[in-house]
Amino acid sequence: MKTFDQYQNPALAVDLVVLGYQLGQLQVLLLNRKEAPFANRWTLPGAFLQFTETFQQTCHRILDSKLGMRNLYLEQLYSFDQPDRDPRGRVIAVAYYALINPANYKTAAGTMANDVKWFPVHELPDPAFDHQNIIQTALKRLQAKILYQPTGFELLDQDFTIADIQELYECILGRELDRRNFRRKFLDARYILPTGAKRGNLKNRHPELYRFNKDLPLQKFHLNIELP
Amino acid sequence: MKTFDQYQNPALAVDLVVLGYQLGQLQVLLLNRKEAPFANRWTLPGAFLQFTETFQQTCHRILDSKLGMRNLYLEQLYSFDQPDRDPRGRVIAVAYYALINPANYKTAAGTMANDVKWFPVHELPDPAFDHQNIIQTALKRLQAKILYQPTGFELLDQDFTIADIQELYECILGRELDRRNFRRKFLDARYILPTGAKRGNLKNRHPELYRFNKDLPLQKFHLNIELP
DNA sequence: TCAAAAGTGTTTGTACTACACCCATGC
DNA sequence: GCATGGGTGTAGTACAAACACTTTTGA
Repeated sequence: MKTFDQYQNPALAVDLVVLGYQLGQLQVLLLNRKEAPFANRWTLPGAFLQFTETFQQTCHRILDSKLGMRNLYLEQLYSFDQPDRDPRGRVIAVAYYALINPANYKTAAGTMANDVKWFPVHELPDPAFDHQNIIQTALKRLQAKILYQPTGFELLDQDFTIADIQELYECILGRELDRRNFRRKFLDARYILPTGAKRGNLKNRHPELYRFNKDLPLQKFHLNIELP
Repeated sequence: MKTFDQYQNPALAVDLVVLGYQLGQLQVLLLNRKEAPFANRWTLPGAFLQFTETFQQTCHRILDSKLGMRNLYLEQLYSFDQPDRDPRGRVIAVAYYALINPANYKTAAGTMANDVKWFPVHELPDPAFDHQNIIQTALKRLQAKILYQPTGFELLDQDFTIADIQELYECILGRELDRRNFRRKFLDARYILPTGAKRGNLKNRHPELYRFNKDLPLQKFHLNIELP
């Protein structure tokens, strides 16, 4: 009896949408591809699934070896199956997305500056394969998720001001929010807790620093915001 | 140069969670498995992805050939990757779920009554493989989706009463809802439209029949319900 | 003392909750 | 007329939206 893996199975790739927040913009990490097809085009970091690996293990292999990143927030996004999505043959892509704070991984984008680069999500350089599509899927997922789950703290420093997190939300949702209502919402829900410290060295009033409330009992949190 | 499909790739199966609403209960369609492993156990309908197929095409092949069903609501659910999920070898499962009205497909469960059977989702017969896990994932997805999207009409007859749809929602969400508030919510949102007809042959007042509003302009619909 | 951003409070509208009552139908 | 479920209305409450003023800081 033949084992399954001797049949003609599609190749299985894991592609990663690494999202980071930097300079007031949401950014995606792309690699400059060296080989054909799509040589010199930008692509999502990815790898073929090894026979005994789980998807998450493949993700960590990619992140660790190519980007020197560990312990990221990872979530399965979607599986992409268009038969012609890779000109080399049939390749199924299982996409994951990761949220990171680029400040913690300066080396990654620094040492390999020509090959690895952050791009603002609204100024992408026409990525190879169907990666544009994958990135857009990730953005929609993040938009939806941020409304009902404590997401996005992975994108910020551990201590942050309310203005910081509001900017992040406005950037992801693509619309402006009322400063005072935003503050009330996050504090009332005990979504964030004051650290007692303040951010100094500013020419105006020093804002309080907050931290994500890790002991938040239940997901009572829900932002009732209409997307534009 | 080797083509990708000559490497050792995991097998890729598509598994389907077919959900139907019947007798006031949400039900899953399972097949009785004939071969080892798990002979005589119940499983989700599934098939291996053929080399040139899309996932959806595989879904339709399964539905049409095994169950005689067409034109269903289909949505990708999740991809399952545990290396030991199939004792025969490495098999990745891409799960989809379908919503159907069993009344339209009586033949499917009728002619093959011993092999194909509906099970209420809360009285499942310990399915084979990791299919219990897949089914639970589908239920959670449906619960989440029904709160913010016009879902679930696939599960009902074209014309239905408000009591019908409320029962469905209560069944899926696992909690009771106020009859009068439910009515108002659905009518105000223009989520459903009156047909003008009424359901007769009842020993009490004849309820009005409604139909899903296919021209619903935007997804303003959102049920703000806490799950139990 | 001025600009700039942080912090605080109030008012209004909307939408969900929790109710009680009447209406149509078959027996 | 009576039981059974369908249809309608209303008061209370919670939360989001809109908006104005005061406070702190560095220059």
